[in-house]
Amino acid sequence: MAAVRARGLRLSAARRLVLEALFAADGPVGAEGIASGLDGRLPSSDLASVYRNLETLEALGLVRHVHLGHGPGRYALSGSSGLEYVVCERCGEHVALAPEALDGVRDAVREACGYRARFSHLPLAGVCPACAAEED
Amino acid sequence: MAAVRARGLRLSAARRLVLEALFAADGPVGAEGIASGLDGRLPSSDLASVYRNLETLEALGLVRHVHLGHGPGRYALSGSSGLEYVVCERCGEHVALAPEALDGVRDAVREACGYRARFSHLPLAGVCPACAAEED
DNA sequence: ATACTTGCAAATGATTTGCCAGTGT
DNA sequence: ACACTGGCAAATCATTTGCAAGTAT
Repeated sequence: MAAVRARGLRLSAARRLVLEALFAADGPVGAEGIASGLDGRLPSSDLASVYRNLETLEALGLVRHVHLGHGPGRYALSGSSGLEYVVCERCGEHVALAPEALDGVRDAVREACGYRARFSHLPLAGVCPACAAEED
Repeated sequence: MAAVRARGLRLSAARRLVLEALFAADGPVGAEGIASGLDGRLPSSDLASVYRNLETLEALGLVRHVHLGHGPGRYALSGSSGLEYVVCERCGEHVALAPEALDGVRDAVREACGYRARFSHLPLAGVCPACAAEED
């Protein structure tokens, strides 16, 4: 929250609540989940304000959002983690990995088409081992 | 279109138009683009019917859709190509590649987390060489 | 003939915006 | 004080659904 003040933004109750929800969440959460106070565990707030604050915080680089398949976008603090995601398109489960875990993939991508791959906004999609076993 | 008949579906004008638009397009197109007849080059049709037909054709395995970043989904014939996509999250440009071109990436993904990677629905995201040069 | 399809309108889900009253600094 | 924010309602965008009329087979 010091970071919020440092950039000249006000630390209002609604803003603090967004930050607290993201901090308390165990993974990326939807705006609806934040507005509901993580389903009652925290005071709830207005959905439009949540979206506005997420936008603001994302512009400051404190928050990121990821699209884990269809459905609403999910938001997370970018500060500490910088995590990247992998989703299974069959069962929908996702795993969060430290960027280093995917450096081998990044190298392969660079070799294949020259891009610098990033999996924090659009996750790496595929079929998880469990689903792959069922498919065969 | 033979494939459509083969599965017991009727080949109506609206349905044919969706197929023709996808065939005439040079890449994945949005539903709006199909409904507008690729901006006038073909007769236009009703947006709701376009969505319904895309859904039907996708269920038959004739059509696929890909999410190239924010904005509406894009649809393409799956028949001939089976292409996979790579998008630049900075400039928005995308490239379509034959699956084999990304087999090295698939191997790296399997090694990193056991998943069977697929880039036809959620593209491989990153920063393209041109944007990477500008960033540095 | 009759089920599958369409076209139009209205509903939905996610997100954004307008506006004015409220509040952090 | 004053600009930055919040809350509420209404607007927007992409997509889906209800339903009566139309049509492919």
